[in-house]
Amino acid sequence: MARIQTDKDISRKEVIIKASAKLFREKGYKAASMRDLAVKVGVEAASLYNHIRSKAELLHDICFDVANVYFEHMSMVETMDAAPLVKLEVLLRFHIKQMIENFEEVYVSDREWRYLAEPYLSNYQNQRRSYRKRFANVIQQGIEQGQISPIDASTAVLILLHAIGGIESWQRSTHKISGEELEENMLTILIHGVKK
Amino acid sequence: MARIQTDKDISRKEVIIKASAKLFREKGYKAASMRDLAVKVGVEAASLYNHIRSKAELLHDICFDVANVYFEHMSMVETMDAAPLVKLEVLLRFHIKQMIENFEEVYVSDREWRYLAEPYLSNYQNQRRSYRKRFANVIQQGIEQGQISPIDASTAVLILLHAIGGIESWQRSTHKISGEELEENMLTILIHGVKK
DNA sequence: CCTACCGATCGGTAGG
DNA sequence: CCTACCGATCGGTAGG
Repeated sequence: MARIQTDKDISRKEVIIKASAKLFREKGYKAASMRDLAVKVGVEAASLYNHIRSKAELLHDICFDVANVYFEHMSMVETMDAAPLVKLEVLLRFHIKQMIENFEEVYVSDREWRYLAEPYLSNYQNQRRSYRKRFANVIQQGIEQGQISPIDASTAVLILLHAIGGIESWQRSTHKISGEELEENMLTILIHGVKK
Repeated sequence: MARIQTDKDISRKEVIIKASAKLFREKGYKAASMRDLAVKVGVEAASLYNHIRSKAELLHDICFDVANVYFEHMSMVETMDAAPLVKLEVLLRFHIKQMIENFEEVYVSDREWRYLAEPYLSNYQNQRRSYRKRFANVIQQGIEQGQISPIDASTAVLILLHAIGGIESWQRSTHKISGEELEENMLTILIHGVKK
């Protein structure tokens, strides 16, 4: 039966996507079943399909929504009139903040994207590569301007982005230090590791 | 039918474990099927069960073998007659080397351990916590001796261990720089990030 | 080590 | 939004 997409559908869909992000984070995409999700949302499994097309669509929406947020932020940073080292700090603070405030979605987009179906998988991988290239360019400019140590920029990107993934362990722990403290500690360690 | 465990069984089992590590890394534990594994090993799925007890056992063996290697190394480092900063460097070089030389197993133990069944899951989590505590102690000693910046030691551990996970992206890429270069680059970035 | 097969669970659909 | 259900696939076993 054809359905008109109403406002209520949209908000209901958003609730389902949000719940799926939490579920995929907790159990992993493959191990999470639509019946698990239905319990979380409070309906029967079959009812979910009045709002979404498939399980794959949920993962797709999570991953590309997150990717878009990072891409837009990167474009903003690139047009900033600031030194590369400042830009790097802005990028790192943004990553840390996203990982703290938007944990479920960021975590899923980071660890479960490999279960995307083609052609989205290739698309996502390309976006990922492109983002890292632009991130490395900022570092490379910092090296050329003598603000950053002469390291391999690509390696630095790998280290920095993965290091931020460490927030996952903090999120799951008893939060012995606050988010602000965490951010400052991480920045101190990471920035002073690349600053000359 | 009862079977005597012969040398041939053991080596056959090791082949299966090795193949499963590669498979679990490529597809993820849940998405990898025993039929996938059988194809890799070159037998029918049912035949695998003459050598192993279950899929869960494979993951268990991979995770705990890796954990034991790290634990033994940590014990060795703790008895070293060296400055904390030197110990930290030894620990980091070991992690980097393991990630390069023993990639499939280390990656699986790092990313797929959550699919362990109880009571092994709790056991593994405890070992993990214990290892990180001992790692943090080395950093804390370095702080107290004035060799390492006054950062939160637990946060530093999270960053360092996760940063090394970045080697995964290097492993899957076209290896633009060598393993030695990667190791030196990572160490430069990480150590200089915690060195006062 | 293989053939044959089982019960459980999966994502998803039909129809109301 | 629910009941009822489907075909596919899963981990694993029996028996030879």
